[in-house]
Amino acid sequence: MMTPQVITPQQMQQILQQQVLSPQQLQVLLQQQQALMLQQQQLQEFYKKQQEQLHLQLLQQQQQQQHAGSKQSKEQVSAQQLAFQQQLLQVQQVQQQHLLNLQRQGLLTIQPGQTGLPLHSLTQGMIPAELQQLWKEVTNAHVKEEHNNNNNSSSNNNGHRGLDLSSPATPKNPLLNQHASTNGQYMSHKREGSTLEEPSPNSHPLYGHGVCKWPGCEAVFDDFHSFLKHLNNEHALDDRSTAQCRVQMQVVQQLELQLAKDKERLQAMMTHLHVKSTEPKATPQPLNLVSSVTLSKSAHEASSPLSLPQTPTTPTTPLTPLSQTHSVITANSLHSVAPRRRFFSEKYNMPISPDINQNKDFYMNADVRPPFTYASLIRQAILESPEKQLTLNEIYNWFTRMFAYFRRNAATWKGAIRTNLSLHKCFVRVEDEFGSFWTVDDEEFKRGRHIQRGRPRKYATDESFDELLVQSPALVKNIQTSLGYGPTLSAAFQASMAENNIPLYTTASIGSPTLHSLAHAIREEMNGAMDHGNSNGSDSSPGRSPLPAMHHISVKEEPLDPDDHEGPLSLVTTANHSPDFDHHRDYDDDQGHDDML
DNA sequence: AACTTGCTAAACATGG
DNA sequence: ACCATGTTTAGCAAGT
Repeated sequence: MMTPQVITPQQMQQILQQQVLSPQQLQVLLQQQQALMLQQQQLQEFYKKQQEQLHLQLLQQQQQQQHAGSKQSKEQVSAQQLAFQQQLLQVQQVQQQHLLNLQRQGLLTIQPGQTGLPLHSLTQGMIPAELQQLWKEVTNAHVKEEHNNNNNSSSNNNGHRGLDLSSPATPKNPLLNQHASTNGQYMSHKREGSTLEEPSPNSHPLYGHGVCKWPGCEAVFDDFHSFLKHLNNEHALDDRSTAQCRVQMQVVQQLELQLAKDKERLQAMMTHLHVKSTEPKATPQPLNLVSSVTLSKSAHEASSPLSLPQTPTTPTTPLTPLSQTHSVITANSLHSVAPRRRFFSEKYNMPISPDINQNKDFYMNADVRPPFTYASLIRQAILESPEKQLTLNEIYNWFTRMFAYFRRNAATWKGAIRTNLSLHKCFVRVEDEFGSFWTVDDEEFKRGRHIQRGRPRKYATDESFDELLVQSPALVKNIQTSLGYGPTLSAAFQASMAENNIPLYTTASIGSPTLHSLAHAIREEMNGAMDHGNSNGSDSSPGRSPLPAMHHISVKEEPLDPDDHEGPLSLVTTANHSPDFDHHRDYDDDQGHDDML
């Protein structure tokens, strides 16, 4: 009732699952974030009180029992008390983590003057009709701008462009900028609406201590205006910002879920211990913010070390408004929903690295499913490794190390990893004398294709010969490097092989006659395989070593389908496959080609 | 509605 | 026989 625009978990989920947020949704999100801020403060205070109260009650209980002379139960109570305190601690940690995260992401700045604000005044001021209109305009500008980008430079470096905040990818669109100045400047627009949420004309939630607090930015500015300029230029409404926003949403939501879980547990414990809960259940009492002193103090402390390189660790105690969602969210909803949901980063696979890194700490500690596909994560794991290669077990370990979520249900996600490794073209297994490891073909990863089995799909494209090669994934999917190459070399070779599937053009292969001849051998082998017809059902046995003398490149199977591209593969095609052509033709182009044939 | 994609489970093979 | 590793298939859900 007092937070009419708080969206339900389902709605949230829906939004989260969408690939791109609409500006309206973003707006709602922003509003919600603001509301969160306040409610967090309130709830934090409440928790503090509650904690003290619980302590008192527990002490009383203990004393009573002591009076009764029951020594056993005294021990019991102590243990219970301990567990209870731990639980409280846990809840607090979740809260702290939440606030920390928000602050690190630059999405939460608790201004001392804000703490006492009534919620509605803030939220009301956020949604004037004109703002809606502005959003629309911004959206239009955004669409145009996006269009332009797609037309020219999207193919260049796009793999790392995505969220590379350090790169000055300035959208030079006057129209956009013009409107963007309203985009980031919601506060100046609603000046007459409410003065409260705008303590000073030169403040912005994303601006603190001369630093831009946009996630991962931390650019320093002398004055507020240059910051605003920066904000509008660098963090305008574009794909990147949207993606970051989505991640942040996810983070917030999962934290909320986590907190809900812990609160539930706490409630159960309290019930069990016969402690009367003072927690507001259905109707959360707007707590008076007597304690805003503490809070603003901690907030102040927290915001100052923002210039620290990575993760400010100042603990503060946020809370999320669970009151509205409480009834819907159950303890298991987090895990029952998550596995089925679609990971939204899959569309642009590559920008996950910055996202992962930004939220590393979070995912390491919070039992939250990372919003990335298995393929993305596996790739990340492999690419993070010094040699760009990992054994299966090392991949497992990376998952468990990096994500608290993957410390459970091992059978499930391990199986998923194996399936993904097998299924994705981009993952290439390499064998050496010590065993086998996996590498990533990043180009193929960007293509995002699966190995085709059974009825091949339509994409025997003209895109290149490599497509044909990889139509029979095994041709490059399994390579034995039992020759003298070190793992690095073999990985480099592997990568180059996989990169175009034709090693002629990769830097690794150029100037490497050995690899060159190796590639040649592969092609010969391929033709041989073609001559034998397709795999005739029975998969080829691994023992069959097709390149005996040469380099132990084993082709495990040839799901090459005659339907797809009959006729022997001409290596002339290979020659036509120029590196320029291949140069990061990404999605749009790719799909275009795919649809062609 | 058809197709694609990602996740999951399961069956199966292989090698240690 | 058991386990780890891989491969393959099928079914489901969700997105295009």
